[in-house]
Amino acid sequence: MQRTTKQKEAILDAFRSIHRPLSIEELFHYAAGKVESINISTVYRTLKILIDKRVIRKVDIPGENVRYELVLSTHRHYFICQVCDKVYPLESCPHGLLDMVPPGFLLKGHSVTLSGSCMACISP
Amino acid sequence: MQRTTKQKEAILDAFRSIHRPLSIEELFHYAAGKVESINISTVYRTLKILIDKRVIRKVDIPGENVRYELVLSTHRHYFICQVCDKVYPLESCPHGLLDMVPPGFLLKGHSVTLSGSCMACISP
DNA sequence: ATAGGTGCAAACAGTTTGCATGTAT
DNA sequence: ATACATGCAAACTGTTTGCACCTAT
Repeated sequence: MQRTTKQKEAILDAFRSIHRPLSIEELFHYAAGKVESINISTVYRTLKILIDKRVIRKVDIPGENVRYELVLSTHRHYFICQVCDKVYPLESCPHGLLDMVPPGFLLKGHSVTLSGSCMACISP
Repeated sequence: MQRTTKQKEAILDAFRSIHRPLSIEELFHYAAGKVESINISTVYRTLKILIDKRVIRKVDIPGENVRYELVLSTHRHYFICQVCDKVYPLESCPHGLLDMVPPGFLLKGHSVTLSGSCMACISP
Protein backbone atom coordinates (compact mmCIF):
# COMPACT_ATOMS: atom_id res chain seq x y z
CA MET A 1 0.00 0.00 0.00
CA GLN A 2 2.41 2.64 -1.18
CA ARG A 3 0.28 4.41 -3.73
CA THR A 4 -2.95 6.30 -3.41
CA THR A 5 -5.58 5.01 -5.79
CA LYS A 6 -9.25 5.79 -6.20
CA GLN A 7 -10.14 2.23 -5.28
CA LYS A 8 -8.25 2.28 -1.99
CA GLU A 9 -9.62 5.69 -1.11
CA ALA A 10 -13.15 4.46 -1.75
CA ILE A 11 -12.67 1.49 0.58
CA LEU A 12 -11.16 3.61 3.36
CA ASP A 13 -13.97 6.06 2.82
CA ALA A 14 -16.52 3.36 3.56
CA PHE A 15 -14.91 2.71 6.95
CA ARG A 16 -14.68 6.42 7.69
CA SER A 17 -18.32 7.14 6.92
CA ILE A 18 -20.12 4.02 8.15
CA HIS A 19 -19.33 3.42 11.79
CA ARG A 20 -19.87 -0.29 12.12
CA PRO A 21 -18.12 -3.48 10.95
CA LEU A 22 -18.62 -3.94 7.20
CA SER A 23 -18.88 -7.05 5.07
CA ILE A 24 -17.07 -7.55 1.78
CA GLU A 25 -20.36 -7.03 0.03
CA GLU A 26 -21.06 -3.74 1.83
CA LEU A 27 -17.54 -2.51 1.07
CA PHE A 28 -17.72 -3.56 -2.56
CA HIS A 29 -21.12 -1.97 -2.98
CA TYR A 30 -20.03 1.27 -1.32
CA ALA A 31 -16.81 1.46 -3.33
CA ALA A 32 -18.60 0.68 -6.59
CA GLY A 33 -20.72 3.77 -6.00
CA LYS A 34 -17.60 5.91 -5.60
CA VAL A 35 -15.34 4.82 -8.46
CA GLU A 36 -16.04 3.96 -12.09
CA SER A 37 -14.64 0.49 -11.79
CA ILE A 38 -13.61 -1.75 -8.95
CA ASN A 39 -13.13 -5.47 -8.86
CA ILE A 40 -13.92 -7.75 -5.95
CA SER A 41 -10.32 -9.00 -5.88
CA THR A 42 -9.12 -5.44 -5.36
CA VAL A 43 -11.36 -5.24 -2.31
CA TYR A 44 -9.91 -8.46 -0.92
CA ARG A 45 -6.34 -7.37 -1.67
CA THR A 46 -6.81 -3.95 -0.13
CA LEU A 47 -8.35 -5.43 3.00
CA LYS A 48 -5.44 -7.81 3.35
CA ILE A 49 -2.96 -4.95 3.15
CA LEU A 50 -4.95 -2.86 5.63
CA ILE A 51 -5.01 -5.79 8.06
CA ASP A 52 -1.23 -6.21 7.74
CA LYS A 53 -0.81 -2.52 8.45
CA ARG A 54 -3.12 -2.87 11.47
CA VAL A 55 -5.47 -0.21 10.10
CA ILE A 56 -8.42 -2.57 10.12
CA ARG A 57 -9.13 -5.99 11.62
CA LYS A 58 -11.43 -8.93 10.98
CA VAL A 59 -14.65 -9.25 12.93
CA ASP A 60 -15.83 -12.84 13.17
CA ILE A 61 -19.52 -13.26 13.87
CA PRO A 62 -20.60 -16.90 14.34
CA GLY A 63 -22.39 -18.25 11.29
CA GLU A 64 -21.86 -15.06 9.32
CA ASN A 65 -19.50 -13.83 6.65
CA VAL A 66 -16.50 -11.95 8.00
CA ARG A 67 -16.85 -8.25 8.70
CA TYR A 68 -14.02 -5.69 8.88
CA GLU A 69 -13.63 -2.60 11.05
CA LEU A 70 -11.14 0.16 11.74
CA VAL A 71 -8.84 -0.61 14.66
CA LEU A 72 -10.03 2.11 17.01
CA SER A 73 -10.53 0.40 20.34
CA THR A 74 -8.66 -2.55 21.74
CA HIS A 75 -11.13 -5.35 22.30
CA ARG A 76 -14.78 -5.39 21.34
CA HIS A 77 -17.96 -7.35 21.21
CA TYR A 78 -20.84 -7.04 18.79
CA PHE A 79 -24.56 -7.05 18.30
CA ILE A 80 -25.98 -8.46 15.08
CA CYS A 81 -29.49 -7.55 13.98
CA GLN A 82 -31.33 -10.69 12.89
CA VAL A 83 -33.54 -8.59 10.62
CA CYS A 84 -31.16 -6.40 8.60
CA ASP A 85 -27.94 -8.33 9.30
CA LYS A 86 -26.06 -5.19 10.31
CA VAL A 87 -23.37 -5.57 12.95
CA TYR A 88 -22.94 -2.94 15.70
CA PRO A 89 -20.06 -2.65 18.16
CA LEU A 90 -20.85 -2.77 21.88
CA GLU A 91 -19.18 -0.76 24.59
CA SER A 92 -18.81 -3.20 27.43
CA CYS A 93 -17.47 -6.66 28.16
CA PRO A 94 -19.28 -9.39 30.08
CA HIS A 95 -17.94 -10.32 33.51
CA GLY A 96 -17.52 -13.59 35.33
CA LEU A 97 -16.31 -15.49 32.26
CA LEU A 98 -13.60 -17.13 34.35
CA ASP A 99 -16.34 -18.95 36.24
CA MET A 100 -17.25 -20.72 33.01
CA VAL A 101 -13.80 -22.25 32.45
CA PRO A 102 -13.50 -25.93 33.43
CA PRO A 103 -10.65 -26.91 35.76
CA GLY A 104 -7.38 -27.59 33.95
CA PHE A 105 -8.20 -25.23 31.08
CA LEU A 106 -6.37 -21.95 30.50
CA LEU A 107 -8.49 -18.99 29.39
CA LYS A 108 -6.78 -16.61 26.97
CA GLY A 109 -9.57 -14.95 25.02
CA HIS A 110 -13.28 -14.67 24.58
CA SER A 111 -15.76 -13.67 21.95
CA VAL A 112 -19.30 -12.52 22.69
CA THR A 113 -21.95 -11.84 20.09
CA LEU A 114 -25.39 -10.64 21.04
CA SER A 115 -28.26 -10.90 18.57
CA GLY A 116 -31.73 -9.48 18.22
CA SER A 117 -33.25 -6.42 16.58
CA CYS A 118 -31.59 -3.08 16.07
CA MET A 119 -33.37 0.20 16.69
CA ALA A 120 -34.06 0.84 13.01
CA CYS A 121 -35.72 -2.58 12.57
CA ILE A 122 -37.90 -2.26 15.68
CA SER A 123 -39.35 1.15 14.83
CA PRO A 124 -39.13 1.64 11.09
CA MET B 1 -33.37 -41.12 6.98
CA GLN B 2 -35.54 -44.19 6.82
CA ARG B 3 -32.92 -46.83 6.30
CA THR B 4 -30.04 -47.97 8.45
CA THR B 5 -26.76 -47.93 6.58
CA LYS B 6 -23.20 -48.50 7.65
CA GLN B 7 -22.33 -44.90 6.74
CA LYS B 8 -25.06 -43.37 8.88
CA GLU B 9 -24.26 -45.66 11.77
CA ALA B 10 -20.61 -44.65 11.57
CA ILE B 11 -21.50 -40.95 11.74
CA LEU B 12 -23.87 -41.40 14.67
CA ASP B 13 -21.22 -43.53 16.31
CA ALA B 14 -18.78 -40.62 16.16
CA PHE B 15 -21.20 -38.41 18.09
CA ARG B 16 -21.92 -41.19 20.58
CA SER B 17 -18.28 -41.90 21.35
CA ILE B 18 -16.64 -38.46 21.17
CA HIS B 19 -18.35 -36.10 23.56
CA ARG B 20 -17.64 -32.74 22.00
CA PRO B 21 -18.76 -30.81 18.90
CA LEU B 22 -17.21 -32.36 15.79
CA SER B 23 -16.14 -30.84 12.49
CA ILE B 24 -16.94 -32.33 9.10
CA GLU B 25 -13.33 -33.40 8.88
CA GLU B 26 -13.40 -35.16 12.26
CA LEU B 27 -16.65 -36.91 11.33
CA PHE B 28 -15.40 -37.93 7.92
CA HIS B 29 -12.14 -39.21 9.35
CA TYR B 30 -13.89 -41.15 12.10
CA ALA B 31 -16.43 -42.66 9.72
CA ALA B 32 -13.76 -43.55 7.18
CA GLY B 33 -12.12 -45.67 9.87
CA LYS B 34 -15.37 -47.55 10.48
CA VAL B 35 -16.67 -48.34 6.99
CA GLU B 36 -14.94 -49.51 3.81
CA SER B 37 -16.06 -46.52 1.82
CA ILE B 38 -17.65 -43.21 2.64
CA ASN B 39 -17.87 -40.04 0.60
CA ILE B 40 -17.77 -36.52 1.96
CA SER B 41 -21.12 -35.74 0.34
CA THR B 42 -22.69 -38.56 2.30
CA VAL B 43 -21.41 -36.93 5.48
CA TYR B 44 -22.95 -33.59 4.49
CA ARG B 45 -26.24 -35.21 3.49
CA THR B 46 -26.50 -37.24 6.65
CA LEU B 47 -25.77 -34.21 8.82
CA LYS B 48 -28.48 -32.25 7.05
CA ILE B 49 -31.02 -34.99 7.70
CA LEU B 50 -29.96 -35.28 11.35
CA ILE B 51 -30.35 -31.52 11.76
CA ASP B 52 -33.85 -31.65 10.25
CA LYS B 53 -34.73 -34.44 12.66
CA ARG B 54 -33.32 -32.36 15.54
CA VAL B 55 -30.91 -35.12 16.48
CA ILE B 56 -27.88 -32.86 16.07
CA ARG B 57 -27.36 -29.11 15.66
CA LYS B 58 -24.76 -26.77 14.22
CA VAL B 59 -22.18 -25.18 16.49
CA ASP B 60 -20.84 -21.94 15.09
CA ILE B 61 -17.45 -20.91 16.44
CA PRO B 62 -16.26 -17.49 15.19
CA GLY B 63 -13.60 -17.81 12.52
CA GLU B 64 -13.83 -21.59 12.49
CA ASN B 65 -15.46 -24.24 10.34
CA VAL B 66 -18.85 -25.36 11.61
CA ARG B 67 -18.99 -28.09 14.22
CA TYR B 68 -21.94 -30.40 14.95
CA GLU B 69 -23.16 -31.90 18.23
CA LEU B 70 -25.95 -34.08 19.56
CA VAL B 71 -28.90 -32.07 20.86
CA LEU B 72 -28.63 -33.00 24.52
CA SER B 73 -28.94 -29.75 26.41
CA THR B 74 -30.87 -26.66 25.45
CA HIS B 75 -28.43 -23.81 25.11
CA ARG B 76 -24.65 -24.00 25.33
CA HIS B 77 -21.41 -22.14 25.03
CA TYR B 78 -18.03 -23.46 24.04
CA PHE B 79 -14.31 -23.39 24.65
CA ILE B 80 -11.95 -23.78 21.71
CA CYS B 81 -8.36 -24.85 22.25
CA GLN B 82 -6.05 -22.62 20.21
CA VAL B 83 -3.49 -25.43 20.09
CA CYS B 84 -5.39 -28.54 18.98
CA ASP B 85 -8.51 -26.78 17.67
CA LYS B 86 -10.83 -29.05 19.63
CA VAL B 87 -14.11 -27.56 20.83
CA TYR B 88 -15.47 -28.36 24.29
CA PRO B 89 -18.93 -27.55 25.64
CA LEU B 90 -19.18 -25.41 28.79
CA GLU B 91 -21.67 -25.83 31.58
CA SER B 92 -22.61 -22.29 32.47
CA CYS B 93 -23.83 -19.08 30.86
CA PRO B 94 -22.38 -15.61 31.45
CA HIS B 95 -24.50 -13.10 33.37
CA GLY B 96 -25.15 -9.42 32.95
CA LEU B 97 -25.35 -9.55 29.16
CA LEU B 98 -28.37 -7.27 29.22
CA ASP B 99 -26.12 -4.50 30.53
CA MET B 100 -24.21 -4.65 27.24
CA VAL B 101 -27.24 -3.93 25.04
CA PRO B 102 -27.50 -0.32 23.81
CA PRO B 103 -30.78 1.53 24.39
CA GLY B 104 -33.36 0.89 21.68
CA PHE B 105 -32.00 -2.56 20.83
CA LEU B 106 -33.87 -5.78 21.61
CA LEU B 107 -31.78 -8.71 22.86
CA LYS B 108 -32.96 -12.13 21.71
CA GLY B 109 -29.89 -14.35 21.79
CA HIS B 110 -26.23 -14.54 22.60
CA SER B 111 -23.22 -16.59 21.69
CA VAL B 112 -20.12 -16.87 23.85
CA THR B 113 -16.92 -18.62 22.84
CA LEU B 114 -13.97 -18.85 25.17
CA SER B 115 -10.55 -19.70 23.82
CA GLY B 116 -7.21 -20.79 25.25
CA SER B 117 -5.55 -24.12 25.95
CA CYS B 118 -7.26 -27.36 26.86
CA MET B 119 -5.97 -29.65 29.57
CA ALA B 120 -4.37 -32.08 27.14
CA CYS B 121 -2.40 -29.30 25.44
CA ILE B 122 -1.16 -27.74 28.68
CA SER B 123 0.19 -30.96 30.19
CA PRO B 124 0.91 -33.35 27.35
C1' DA C 1 -39.34 -55.01 -6.33
C1' DT C 2 -38.65 -50.51 -5.19
C1' DA C 3 -37.85 -46.38 -2.78
C1' DG C 4 -34.19 -44.49 -0.46
C1' DG C 5 -29.03 -44.02 0.03
C1' DT C 6 -24.39 -43.76 -1.92
C1' DG C 7 -20.42 -42.41 -4.81
C1' DC C 8 -18.78 -39.67 -8.25
C1' DA C 9 -18.35 -35.59 -10.77
C1' DA C 10 -20.00 -31.28 -11.73
C1' DA C 11 -21.78 -26.95 -9.88
C1' DC C 12 -21.83 -23.76 -6.45
C1' DA C 13 -20.22 -19.42 -3.19
C1' DG C 14 -16.56 -17.10 -1.12
C1' DT C 15 -11.76 -16.18 -1.46
C1' DT C 16 -7.06 -16.18 -3.48
C1' DT C 17 -3.62 -15.89 -7.16
C1' DG C 18 -1.01 -15.37 -11.81
C1' DC C 19 -0.48 -12.49 -15.37
C1' DA C 20 -0.88 -8.75 -18.62
C1' DT C 21 -2.16 -4.05 -18.57
C1' DG C 22 -2.71 0.35 -16.45
C1' DT C 23 -1.16 4.24 -13.50
C1' DA C 24 0.84 7.00 -9.43
C1' DT C 25 5.12 8.42 -8.38
C1' DA D 1 10.55 5.06 -16.38
C1' DT D 2 9.30 1.83 -13.35
C1' DA D 3 7.50 -0.41 -9.58
C1' DC D 4 3.17 -0.96 -7.64
C1' DA D 5 -1.93 -1.62 -8.28
C1' DT D 6 -5.84 -3.20 -10.94
C1' DG D 7 -8.93 -6.19 -13.72
C1' DC D 8 -9.79 -10.45 -15.47
C1' DA D 9 -9.85 -15.25 -15.44
C1' DA D 10 -8.43 -19.31 -13.44
C1' DA D 11 -7.61 -21.88 -9.19
C1' DC D 12 -8.92 -23.22 -4.71
C1' DT D 13 -11.74 -24.49 -0.37
C1' DG D 14 -15.92 -25.76 1.66
C1' DT D 15 -20.51 -27.16 0.48
C1' DT D 16 -24.41 -28.68 -2.48
C1' DT D 17 -26.65 -31.21 -6.24
C1' DG D 18 -27.83 -34.34 -10.39
C1' DC D 19 -27.57 -38.75 -11.81
C1' DA D 20 -26.60 -43.63 -12.33
C1' DC D 21 -25.88 -47.38 -9.50
C1' DC D 22 -26.46 -49.84 -5.22
C1' DT D 23 -28.93 -51.87 -1.16
C1' DA D 24 -32.09 -52.18 3.00
C1' DT D 25 -36.59 -53.03 3.40
